Amino acid sequence: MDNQKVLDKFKRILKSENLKVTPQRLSILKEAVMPKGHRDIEQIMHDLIDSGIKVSRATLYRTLDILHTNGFIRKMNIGDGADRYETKIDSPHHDHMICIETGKIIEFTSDKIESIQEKIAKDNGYKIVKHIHQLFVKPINK
Amino acid sequence: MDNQKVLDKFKRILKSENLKVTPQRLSILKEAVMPKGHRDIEQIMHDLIDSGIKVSRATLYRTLDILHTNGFIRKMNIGDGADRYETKIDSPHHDHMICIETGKIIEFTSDKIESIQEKIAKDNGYKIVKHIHQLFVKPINK
DNA sequence: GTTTCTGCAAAGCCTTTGCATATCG
DNA sequence: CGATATGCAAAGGCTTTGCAGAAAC
Repeated sequence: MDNQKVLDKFKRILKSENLKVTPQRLSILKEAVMPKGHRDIEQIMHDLIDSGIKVSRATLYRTLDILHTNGFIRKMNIGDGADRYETKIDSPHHDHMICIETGKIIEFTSDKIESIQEKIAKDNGYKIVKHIHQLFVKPINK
Repeated sequence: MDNQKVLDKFKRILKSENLKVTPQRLSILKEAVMPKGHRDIEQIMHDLIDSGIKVSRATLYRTLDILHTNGFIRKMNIGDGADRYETKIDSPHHDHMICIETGKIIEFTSDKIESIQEKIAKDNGYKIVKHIHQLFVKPINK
C-alpha cells in the first residue's frame, strides 16, 4: 500500500474517533509502519531519534495502541520482556520461529496448520478470534 | 505417577544440586503438582493458605522456578498479566485454546500440527526446543 | 558450625496514568 | 476558545533480589 494511502487512512480514522492529527502521531505512524521487523518500544524510540524525531515514551505507547487497535501494526511478545511491534501493511498473516541462540525471528505460514486449528476450534463449539504460534528453535548440528 | 515417587525425585534433585529439603519446598511441590489447571501465583498462594500452609511470595516464586527447571511443572502466559503454572506429572504435552468470553482454558493436541511444525523447523535448518500454540476463541453463535 | 533458606522490604522492568501545559480544530 | 494531546514524573502490576535472622545438614 502506498504511503499516502496509509497516511490518509490514519487521518480518517483519527477524525472519525475525535482524535487529533498531531505531528507526533504522524511521525509514529510513518515509523511504525515500516518493514523493520519485530521491534520493541526501545528500538522504535531509537529509530525515531535517528530520524530526528523526539516523542515521549508515553506518547509512543499511546499511539502504538491506536495503530494496533486500528490494524496498522501487530503486537507480539516472545517472552523476553517487552512487547514487540511489526507492521501489518502489505504483510500477510504469518507465525514466528525464534532462534534461541541468535534471537533471529523467522516468519512462517502453513495453510494446513491454519485449517486444522480452525477445525479443532469448531469441533469444540468455538471460532478462532486470534492465535499465537511460536516455535523456539535452535540450529541443527550444534 | 505416585506422590511418593514425585516427592522422592524432588528430594533427589534438591540434594544433587546442593539445595536443602525444607518444609516450604515440600509443601509447594505437593501443591504445584496437583491437577488444578492453569493457576497464577495468586491462586497457588491461596490454595496453599487454604491448606493451612504459609510461605512467602518470594519463596513461592523461587520454588516454582526450581520445579519448572526440573520438569515438574509447566509455565505459561496467556497475555493477561501473570504467569501461570500447570502440573506436568501425568500430563502429556498439549496446547491451549482460551475462550475470550469466559476465560476457560481448553487443552488440545494435534499430531498433524506437531509434525508439520517439525518439518517447517527442519526445512529451515532448525530443530524445535519448545513451542507456544494458543488459540483465542469465542463460542459459535454469539 | 557452615551452608543454604526464608521472609521482608526494596528494587527492577515494562507499561499505564494523573496532571499541568501546549496544541489542534 | 473548547476539546484533546503531550511530556513528565509518579504509580501500577508482576517478578526478582539483597540482606539479616533462621533452619538444614
